[in-house]
Amino acid sequence: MAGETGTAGTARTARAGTPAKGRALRARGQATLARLLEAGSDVFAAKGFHAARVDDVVKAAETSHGTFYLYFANKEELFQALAGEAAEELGALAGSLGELSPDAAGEAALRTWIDAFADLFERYGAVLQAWIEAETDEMSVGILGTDVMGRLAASVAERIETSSAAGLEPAVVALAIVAMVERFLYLRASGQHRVSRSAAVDTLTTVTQAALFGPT
Amino acid sequence: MAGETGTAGTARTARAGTPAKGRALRARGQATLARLLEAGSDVFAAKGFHAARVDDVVKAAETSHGTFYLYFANKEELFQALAGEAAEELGALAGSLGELSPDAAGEAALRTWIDAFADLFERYGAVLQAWIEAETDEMSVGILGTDVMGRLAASVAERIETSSAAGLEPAVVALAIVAMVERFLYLRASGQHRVSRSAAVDTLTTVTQAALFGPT
Amino acid sequence: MAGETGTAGTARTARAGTPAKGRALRARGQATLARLLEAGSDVFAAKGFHAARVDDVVKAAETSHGTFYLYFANKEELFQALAGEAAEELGALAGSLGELSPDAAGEAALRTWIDAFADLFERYGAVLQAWIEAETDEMSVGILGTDVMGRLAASVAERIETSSAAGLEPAVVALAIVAMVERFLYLRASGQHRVSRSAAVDTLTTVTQAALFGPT
Amino acid sequence: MAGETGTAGTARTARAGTPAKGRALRARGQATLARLLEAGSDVFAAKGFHAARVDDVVKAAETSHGTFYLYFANKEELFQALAGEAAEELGALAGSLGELSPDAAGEAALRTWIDAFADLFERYGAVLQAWIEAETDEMSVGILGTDVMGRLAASVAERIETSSAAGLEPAVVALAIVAMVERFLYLRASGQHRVSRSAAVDTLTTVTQAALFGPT
DNA sequence: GATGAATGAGAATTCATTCAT
DNA sequence: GATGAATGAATTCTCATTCAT
Repeated sequence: MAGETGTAGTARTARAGTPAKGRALRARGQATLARLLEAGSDVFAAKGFHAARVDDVVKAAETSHGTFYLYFANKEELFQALAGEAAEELGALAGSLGELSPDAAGEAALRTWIDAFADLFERYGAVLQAWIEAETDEMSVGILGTDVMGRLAASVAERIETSSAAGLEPAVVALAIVAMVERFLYLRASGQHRVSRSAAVDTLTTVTQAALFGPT
Repeated sequence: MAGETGTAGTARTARAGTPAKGRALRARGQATLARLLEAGSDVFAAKGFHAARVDDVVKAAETSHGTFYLYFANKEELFQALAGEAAEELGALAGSLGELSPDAAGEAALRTWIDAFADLFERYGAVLQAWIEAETDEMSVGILGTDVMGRLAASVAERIETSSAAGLEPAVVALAIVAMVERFLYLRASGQHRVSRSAAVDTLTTVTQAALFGPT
Repeated sequence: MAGETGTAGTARTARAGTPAKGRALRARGQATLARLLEAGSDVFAAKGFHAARVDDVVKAAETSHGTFYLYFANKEELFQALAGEAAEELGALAGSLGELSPDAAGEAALRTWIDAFADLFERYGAVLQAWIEAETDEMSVGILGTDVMGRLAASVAERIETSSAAGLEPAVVALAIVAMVERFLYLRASGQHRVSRSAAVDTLTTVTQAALFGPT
Repeated sequence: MAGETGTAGTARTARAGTPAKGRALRARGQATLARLLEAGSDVFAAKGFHAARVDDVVKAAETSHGTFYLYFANKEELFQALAGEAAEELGALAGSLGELSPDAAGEAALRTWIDAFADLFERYGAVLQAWIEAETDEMSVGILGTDVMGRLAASVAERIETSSAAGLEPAVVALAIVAMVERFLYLRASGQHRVSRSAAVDTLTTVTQAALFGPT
């Protein structure tokens, strides 16, 4: 996925990789690590966390098993490296929501945010999907916390505190909104429905705006 | 065990099990089958399809591996049996949505439907999650295959055909709504947020109504 | 080894095995477990702990890898089961030393004890060797404690408290004696010297007796 | 690092290293080789031959895998280099035992020898242990091969030929003595008991003297 | 002389499924 | 109808050794 969607120009920089023992990497190592991250992203996307085989990753990265374990202690660690990248971006996303309001400016701010969300999903959809899958069980997706959605929702909640509808808890409304956006984009990323990106953003924006302030 | 916890009073009847070879079951067999289904539901809920081990199921059902394969040809078949139950209920749910309208009657219909959804989620959320997860990869969950959310969305789409906002595709709007409801209920079911059931239903109803017809 | 040296009639009873999850074993399981313990003993004897392969054990026991892990979580656990047996016997040995004295009765008691020690080495030499090897590193030979020698030495120390030579600490003398006996028997068991069992027992007895009370 | 700890003042001279291909070494090379030998000694001491990883050695020596193989063809060769050092000293020790006799002069000679043994053990105990362990299996430690203890015992045997007690084989008695001394010193070196060096030497001397000639 | 990186054969472990009683 | 036991193919992981700079 990441490799195919130049949408945001983020050539995998490898900064997120945790080279097994914190050694500093030279050019060659950097490249290998980047290839592994790339491959991991692709494979997790295609098969999900559990079904993904280290062997798949290794083949996709055109390297050997031994090399894999030079960079990651195990499959989970590779996953966490990727999830870490995604978590960071998600954090940034949480902070980037502008002022919401019934007027065109408010709607534009909302659309921009949703667009960024869609962007993120295009780059990390792979990982996010797997993350959601992995979330189910014991696997401690670590510090990232179960609560990425929670943080996003909180940031949205702040923005609707004032504007909100009919005596509902802003926090709960925000959660509903975030749930909708996230799930909709997820279903799209996992190929469970085929809506064009622009239609997706349009719909989510309009529906959300309507939910908050009534239809325009 | 879901059946015993009274969450929704549906003692697992075992009617969905496909006893391998179509044997007719006596009381003892019925009970064993029911225990396996229960156990399966619990385990899939806790770990997801891939991470679930036959061994987990067997232990939870307090029976043996040998017995498991007396009732199901393989892990997937157990899953399908469960998904089958859920699918039926889902079908019923899809058909139960009343007339949507901006007035109180419409809102009441919506609320009833969302309430039923919440109900279903309390009983089958586990399986639904696993189902959605499973759809990621090759395992097409057999005949059930076609996307869970899609079917629900379609039924919603029918109801908003007339009412919908600003030149958006009803199908897409419906999908967004369904995504919101499902994900919100999931987050609740999985304990990732603590909103009372009534608050959840209230919020989802109000937000949806607003999304469709503007705030009341 | 154990299997070949019927010297003490201890057909492996399997009581020491820790069937992976503490399940009770039927006849067949008992037999398999016994075979695995037997095989483990042989293989550890022949190759030492580190060089021993689970595959070797499995082949020697004429069973499959899967089966091995049904009974033991890993190689180490098999080893510990065996070491446990040995530790028990070693404990018994510590308690069995009779009254030491310069006369024939004392020497007879000493000889009996050394003979029992040699016996033990013949049955558990395999494990004891591996144990000594394993002792080196991190592997927690667990509760058995590093201090088997210490316990043996203590029991000897008690017996020479009164009889001891020239102002030396009985505890230290005892340790020297135990060190001699153990190491001598170890070298014999590991094939590093070829002294007949009776010559070994004679020599150790005479030397010890002389060390304690002067030559007869 | 043993060389630096001053335990016995023998700064590792690197003369024992077999720089692969027989290259002549300049200062830098000498230093690296010395570090590798030190590290090897430490690691073999801590883990034994089998459990020792080249990686451990390389890390302890603060150098790289590549460098390791510049100096040694493989792990075994490093071990042999170390065993070679020990073997030389062992040879010297074997030759240094004076005349044994029941009188004070004989006891003094014995004490001197045991003291030298303790010395050697302080410097090479690690390697000796690993050597003895290694002899268990196929790896015949190359040319050194033939049993460590055996050689020492032989030299002791020579000295007691005349003096020995009650019709025992001098060779076997000698082996018992050597086994005692070695094992006792090992237990001390490995921290499994805390006897001061002088107490250790005193005890071993007295006990041995008594074993050979009766208590004084 | 040194080193970071790569390799791949070998060993350990898991788990769905089958078998014998 | 039930179950304890066995199986082995598939997977993960390790580590001595080689390579390229």
